[in-house]
Amino acid sequence: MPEGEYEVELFRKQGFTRQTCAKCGKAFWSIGQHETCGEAPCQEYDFIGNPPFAKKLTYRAMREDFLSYLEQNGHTRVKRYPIVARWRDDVFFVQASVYPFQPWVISGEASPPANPLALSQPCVRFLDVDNVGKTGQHFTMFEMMAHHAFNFPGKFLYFKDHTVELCHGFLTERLGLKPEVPRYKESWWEGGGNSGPCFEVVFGGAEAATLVFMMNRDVNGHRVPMDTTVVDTGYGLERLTWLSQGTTSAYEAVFGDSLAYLKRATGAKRVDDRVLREYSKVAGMLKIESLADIREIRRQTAERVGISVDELVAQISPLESLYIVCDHSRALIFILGDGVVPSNSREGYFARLLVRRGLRALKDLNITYSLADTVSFMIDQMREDYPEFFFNKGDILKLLKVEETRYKETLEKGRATVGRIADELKAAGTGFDVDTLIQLYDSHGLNPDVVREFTDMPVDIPDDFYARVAARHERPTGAEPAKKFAISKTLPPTKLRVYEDKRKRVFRAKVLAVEGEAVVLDQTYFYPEGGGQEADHGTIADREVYDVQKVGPTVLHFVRGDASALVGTRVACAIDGERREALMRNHTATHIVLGAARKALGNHVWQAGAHKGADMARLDITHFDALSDTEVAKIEALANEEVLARRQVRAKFMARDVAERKFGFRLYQGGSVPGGELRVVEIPKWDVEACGGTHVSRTSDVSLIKILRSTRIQDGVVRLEYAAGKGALDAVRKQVDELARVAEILEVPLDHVVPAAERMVAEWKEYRKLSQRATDEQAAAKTRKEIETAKGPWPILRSEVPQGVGFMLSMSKATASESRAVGIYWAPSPSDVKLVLTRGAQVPVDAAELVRSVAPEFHGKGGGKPDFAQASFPNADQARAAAARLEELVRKQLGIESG
RNA sequence: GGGCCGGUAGAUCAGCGGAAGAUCGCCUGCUUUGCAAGCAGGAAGUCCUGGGUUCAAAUCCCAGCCGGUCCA
Repeated sequence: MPEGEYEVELFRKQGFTRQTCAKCGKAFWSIGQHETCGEAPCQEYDFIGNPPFAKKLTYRAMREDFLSYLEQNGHTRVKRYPIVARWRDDVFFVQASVYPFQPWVISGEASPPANPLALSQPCVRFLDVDNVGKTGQHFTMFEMMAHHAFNFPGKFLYFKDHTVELCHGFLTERLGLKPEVPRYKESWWEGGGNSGPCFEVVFGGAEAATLVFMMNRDVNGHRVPMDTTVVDTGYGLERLTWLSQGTTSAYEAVFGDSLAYLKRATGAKRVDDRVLREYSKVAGMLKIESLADIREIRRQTAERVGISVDELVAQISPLESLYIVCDHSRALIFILGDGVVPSNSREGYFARLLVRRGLRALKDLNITYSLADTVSFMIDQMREDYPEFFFNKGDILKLLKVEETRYKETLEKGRATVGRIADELKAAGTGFDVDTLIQLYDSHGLNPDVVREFTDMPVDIPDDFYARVAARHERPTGAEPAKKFAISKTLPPTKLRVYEDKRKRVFRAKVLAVEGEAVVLDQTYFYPEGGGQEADHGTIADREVYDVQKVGPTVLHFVRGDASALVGTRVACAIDGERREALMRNHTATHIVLGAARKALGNHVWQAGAHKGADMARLDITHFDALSDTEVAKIEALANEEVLARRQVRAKFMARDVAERKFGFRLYQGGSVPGGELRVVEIPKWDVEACGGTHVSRTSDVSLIKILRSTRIQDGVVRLEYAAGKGALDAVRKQVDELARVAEILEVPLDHVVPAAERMVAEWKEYRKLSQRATDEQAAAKTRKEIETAKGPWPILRSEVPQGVGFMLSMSKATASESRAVGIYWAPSPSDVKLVLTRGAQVPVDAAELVRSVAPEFHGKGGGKPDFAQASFPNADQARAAAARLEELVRKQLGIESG
């Protein structure tokens, strides 16, 4: 980069000089003269106990100071965006203040809500989750304050010069930082396919802000200038608050009240500030990537303070747990409050992770508060800034409590599992090896620390434990799924007129191209599959249309047979009206059901997927448990009330920013929607969604919604299947018919089906039991009698058992219970004839060996245990002969003459 | 979305090719004037479902359903 790239107006005007860090050699600008760039590890934190600002500000005051300063300087204050990035499908969470504007605003397709704008955007990052609480400065959730300017072509606002001026002004005029203190480090930023120069704003040893000037776009590895350049700043609210207060750690500055609340319950001993101060300083100097790094911080801190590492750990570890509880609780408020249901997949997993880590930290503190208590306290504290969480507190706490209970159950099961495994290992004379620990963690969610708690056996945990777990998951990635349609040439675009007139069923159009079975028209009223709604069917020039797909700007109508003759002609097109109306009813029903589910279950209900067919539709919603019959019934009842209320269903196109402002982010139910314009489908006071589907005009047009089934398709997601209109009637009809058939089979009137079925199953079980008992008793009696009549020291019984295999097995059991008896029985089975050779405990004969050797002579096969062997033969003659042969051999082995 | 683990008595689980077991709980009796007590006896199972392999499947294979867990 040329040097001039970074020389902004302010630097020239106020006499900044470009200097070079004596340690890292990086270039920076400052009014004052500095030896280093001012950032760790080139310089240690020097603000702890010695804040560089003229005033101490609370977290709230710092945010307000920043936003009001920018408001006074021509920026519009903008409400925060949700922390869950539902308008994007490439990330789960917002990780920086610019995320809300990617990609649609930055690409120039959508307008920003204001320009320039200022906001304080809640963000969450999980990369450093292991360091939270341990380094004095890492958070999973934080607020990134920012001012953004979007310089659209022909509408330039400001770029480098004014950005630096604003930053410097805020720091010096508002916060009272001495002008010679901050250093503006030259740097380069890249991310999300964009890049540009940036300044890192450094003082006190820490980086407080980053000023990015987004100006390039990556196109096939080449850097090309963007049409819209973007000022992307980021001021760490937590960091600035910490700098302003100069406390021993960022947590003390940010979580003051919550920490006090928790400390009351712990009675934790006060830790020497000097220890904490040095700890934060050392931590600030090091790059922390593994457990070993944490150990290094502790070693160095202990050395500085002059105490042993053990002593240090004993002092600070309760505090670390407190910090973790605070951080994770706050992150959970945002994640759960913005509608993430904890689960084992996708974004839900991060919520689960935080709950479990938070609970573990709480457990280490040994206090009676639950995570829900802490969260509840914090929500109250945050009420002024985040009233939405206060009003949604019940739902947030419910999610938390469910998750807490789940974890307790997992742990209880884990305790038993560890106990069992420990017993086995003890018996085998070995200890917990790494493979066992990995297995316990990976499959049962028990990390090695927990295992150690559950057993008194030694548990060695290698430093790279989690890396080894990760290695277990490494697999070659599968092939990309094949594209649905291979288009050999670029096809002409189609004018899609579905939205202009949803009643249109017959129209004429010109055939522009035909490729295989796909017909391209100049215009169409056919609805192409999309938004979970199936495509319209119908005819084009009397050829059956069985599918319609949109590929880019082109709509492909798939017809049966060769349509190539149609190219260039005008054709008559007709849409299957009945199917279309069924699809419209089911689609509107989907919106109604979603609203009903949210009402019945809570605000955490979001659409996780949907499919609308002609006969039925299904909707996947986020929820923490399977639905009870009562809950399903409630959703169905609410949905049908809405149907009966004859509410209007409005659909209109709106600018993205206007729609977001008017309806909020509930719009994005079906996932991300591309482009700057959204089609918004609204059922007033019930449901609003960005949706491209076809809908009926009034809720009453769906006529009836019947929920057919609900299944929990994965942790945190419930699938509802239902039908509307005629489909609902058909479904109900089918159920009634089936019930009638059941009644017929049971030979009872329709209203007696339930008790009759109950009685029949109960009786069947009873009969089965009685019959088994009777068989056993009869067989035993018969066997006893035969043994009595049999002569000799080794009574040998040999007989065909016409009663069948079951009876034969009962006899065998009875025979084997006589210690000197031998039984040879055969009985017919449906496919062949089974034979059993069994004996009492004292008979010195190997039944299995005998059967194995004899059976093949008679076209049979078999085997078994020494005291019980089975075989089967093609027919009774073979079995009889085999039995005779077996008796002969048994007599021989027992030394008895053949009788 | 992917990996791993699992589904057997009311609960927790063992068995892992030769007709189904343990512990707790439950019932009955005895013992003991009582509390998560002792002894004896008993009831309780479509071994998740469906296919396959095998003379023989709870057990092995395949598919599905259900649950748990780790990772993205």
